[in-house]
This record gives sequence, C-alpha cells and structure tokens, in this order.
Amino acid sequence: MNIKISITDDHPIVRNGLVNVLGSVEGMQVIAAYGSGKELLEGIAQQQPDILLLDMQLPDLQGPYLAQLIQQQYPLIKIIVLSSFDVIVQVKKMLKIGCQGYLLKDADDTTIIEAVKTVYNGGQYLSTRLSQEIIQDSFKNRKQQKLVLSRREKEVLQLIVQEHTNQEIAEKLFLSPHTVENHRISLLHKLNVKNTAGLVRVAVENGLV
Amino acid sequence: MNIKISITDDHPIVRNGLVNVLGSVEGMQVIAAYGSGKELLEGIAQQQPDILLLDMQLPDLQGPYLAQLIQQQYPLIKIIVLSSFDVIVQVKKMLKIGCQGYLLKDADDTTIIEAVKTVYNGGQYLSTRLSQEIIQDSFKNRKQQKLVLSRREKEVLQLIVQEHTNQEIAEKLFLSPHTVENHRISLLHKLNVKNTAGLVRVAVENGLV
DNA sequence: CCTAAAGTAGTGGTTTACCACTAATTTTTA
DNA sequence: TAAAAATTAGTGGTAAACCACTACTTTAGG
Repeated sequence: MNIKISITDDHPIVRNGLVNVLGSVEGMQVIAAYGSGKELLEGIAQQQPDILLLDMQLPDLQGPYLAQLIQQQYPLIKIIVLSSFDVIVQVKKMLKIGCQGYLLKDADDTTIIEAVKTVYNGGQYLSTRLSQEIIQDSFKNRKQQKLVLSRREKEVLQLIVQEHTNQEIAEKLFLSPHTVENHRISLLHKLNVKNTAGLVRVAVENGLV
Repeated sequence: MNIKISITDDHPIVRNGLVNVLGSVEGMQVIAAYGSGKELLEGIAQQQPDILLLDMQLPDLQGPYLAQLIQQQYPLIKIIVLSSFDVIVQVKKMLKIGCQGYLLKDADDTTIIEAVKTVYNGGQYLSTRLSQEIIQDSFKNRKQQKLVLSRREKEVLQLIVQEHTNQEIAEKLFLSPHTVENHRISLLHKLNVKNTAGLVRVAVENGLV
C-alpha cells in the first residue's frame, strides 16, 4: 500500500504539520502541498494524488467550487475536506458534492491518519460528533425546516440587519410598508425569534447576510 | 544562543507544525508542547522557557487570564500570542497585559522564527498589518472610542441580543426601565448604530456576547 | 391543472424602541 | 483630590415594531 497524498491549506503551520504527520506514516507519501486554490489547480494537472486534503477556507477560491471542479475533472481523486468549522449545512453540502471525508482542524494525528486510510479503502470519514449531528439534523428537519427563507424574506432580512426601518426597506424594494411588515412577521415565525434582535442574531450567526 | 521555547495550542496539527518548524532552527529548542491551559500551568511549574507561544483560543482557560497569570508568576518568560483573529481590541488587550508578540496563525515559517528571535532579543513583534491597524485605530479613537463598554452596558447588550425588552431587562437587573433605556441609548451612540438591529449585529460580529 | 406557497396590500390596534433632555449619586481615573 | 465617567431615575413625546387578521394575484411543484 502506497497512498499518494496532496495537501492544500493556506496556513503554513497547518500545512507543515500535515506533511510531517502523514509523511512519516508507513505506506503514505505526500507528493505535494499547496498554499492556495490556484496552486492546487496548477499542480494537480501535473500529478494526481489518491487522496486530496482540501482546506475549505482558502483565500482565493471557494472550497465547494474547487471540490466540484476537481471531482469532475479527476473523478478518481478522493477528497477529504479540512475545515475549522462544523457547520452542518456546509458539511452536508460538501458530502453532496462528492467529498469522502470531513475533518475538523482540531483533529489529532491518529484521527487524520485513520481518515486517510478509511477513505483510501473506499469508506467515508466523518467525526463521530459530525455524523451524530447530521443524524439529529435530519430529525429536526421534519418539523422545523430551517433556513428556507424566500427571496423576498432574505432581501428584507438583509436590509433589517443593515439597520433599515420598514419604511426605508419599502422604498428600497418599491413595496408598501405593509408588505415589508408582513415579511418581517413571517421571518419572526420562520426563524422562531421574538423580535428584531433575534432576527439579526440568527442572520449574523448563520451567515444569512 | 539557545532559546528555550514552550508551545501551547489545542490543535495537534498546529502544535506539531510549530514544534517541527522551531525545533529545526539552529539555536532554538522546544522544551515542551501543551494542548490545554491546564497542562500548561502544570508543566510550566516544572520548567520555564524563555519564550512561550500561547494560543488565545484554548478550550479550557481564557487566553488573557493565562497570560496575566504567567506574566505575574514568571516575569522572565516572554509570551507570544497565537491567534486566529486579528481583532484589534484583543491585540491591544494582550499587549497591555505584557505580551511581547502577537502572531496570526496564517503566518509563515520565517515570520514565526523572526518573531521568536525578535522577542528573545527584547523586542516586540507585531505583523506589519497589525501594527498599522493599531496606529489607525489610535487615530480613530479620538472621536470614536470603540468598544469601551461599561459593565452595565455589556449586561444590557447581552440581554438585548437574547431578545429581551427593556421591561424584562429591568426586572432581571433590578433596575428601572428608564435606566435600561438610558444604557440602550448610550450603546447606540457608543457603537455608532441606529437601532437594535445594529446593536445586535455589532455585538455578534465582535463577539461581545 | 390544481393547489400550496409566495408576494402583494390593507385595517386597526398595542407595545416597544427611540430621542432629548434634567439631575442626583457613586465610582474611576488622571 | 478634582474631573470624568458610570449608574441611577425621571419627564414627555415621536417613531417604529409587533400582532392578528382579511384578501387578491402570481408563481412553482406534484
């Protein structure tokens, strides 16, 4: 067994750490380490790894975009996503694209090695915490379909976060203040909050803006 | 020159990366690497380094608390703060406590080595970006003293974010609603926002809650 | 094609937030 | 210790948000 691994992460410390950890494992070989999405795309045209460890938060190119691109152009490469955040929506998105693993950056050495081996052998790697959360999430979705805001609701919410009043929002969107008020109320219900403060908190925390 | 270095970071990847980078430098010696604030406090009682690389975001103990404690008990140890965020307020806070350096985790190897050398030789290390921001910040502070919220204001802000009305806040804090209203208004002025939405946005974005 | 959801607009009313002041006491800080 | 800031409480008023409805039109999905 000789697993060829490429690593992409913009943080040199993380990159070095991974190269060091994985490079010293019997049967694994780090063939490349990139610091940006651009470098990755150039490098991967030259040599393709078995496993690609891909950081979600690269400075230049979007993680999901990169993953999809590589998945399409090199279907044999298996991608393990590296992320600092365990936002369930994001995890599900990456898995849907076709990534085989999702590692949090606070994972320890054995976890990382385990993940690479599992994915190389055709499996899918998720931390136990994450897989549990995804299961719980699928339950929740039955009664509380989260974040299914309509186009108008998102627009109104965005303007609320930007400190605009119903009057101002109405003018910006060429609507009656009554209509804006209606959207506001349905936002309160959908997001299950009591007032403007709750709306803004949820919006900012979930990156809806 | 033989610089004794201790490292504290809860992320194994980061920890290993740092040990690897600094350990291979001529004249530097990593004498310990800790994964939590508790481990650090136990370990540092046994052996004191010249330089301590200290992660701000440890799972157990607060960065500022740890830094102050170590600074008081072992004044000879020079602390370089490691952080993922370049929040100016936080940087200034750590410098005020007496830390000699502030490194962002996206720093590259040479920067880290440079920082350690500089601080060991009695200097202070800040990334050029950070020092520029601090200078700009000091200009701004003349008319807009940012984020210097009083105890009561923070309490009120927290409760506003939690969707409470002035009436409810007054009951919780055993105050008159008028007083709460006053705090609310000064929050609006201090944070330079127009309404509750702005208050909550700033609070959440700056982690004031 | 039909139905559910979204989008639009309205009535009428209550509650809360926002604003501009005054004013006294306490605490902090230079 | 004197000045500044914080904490407390108030008056009186305007603007905005919140609530519960009705009702018509448009759009999207099975």
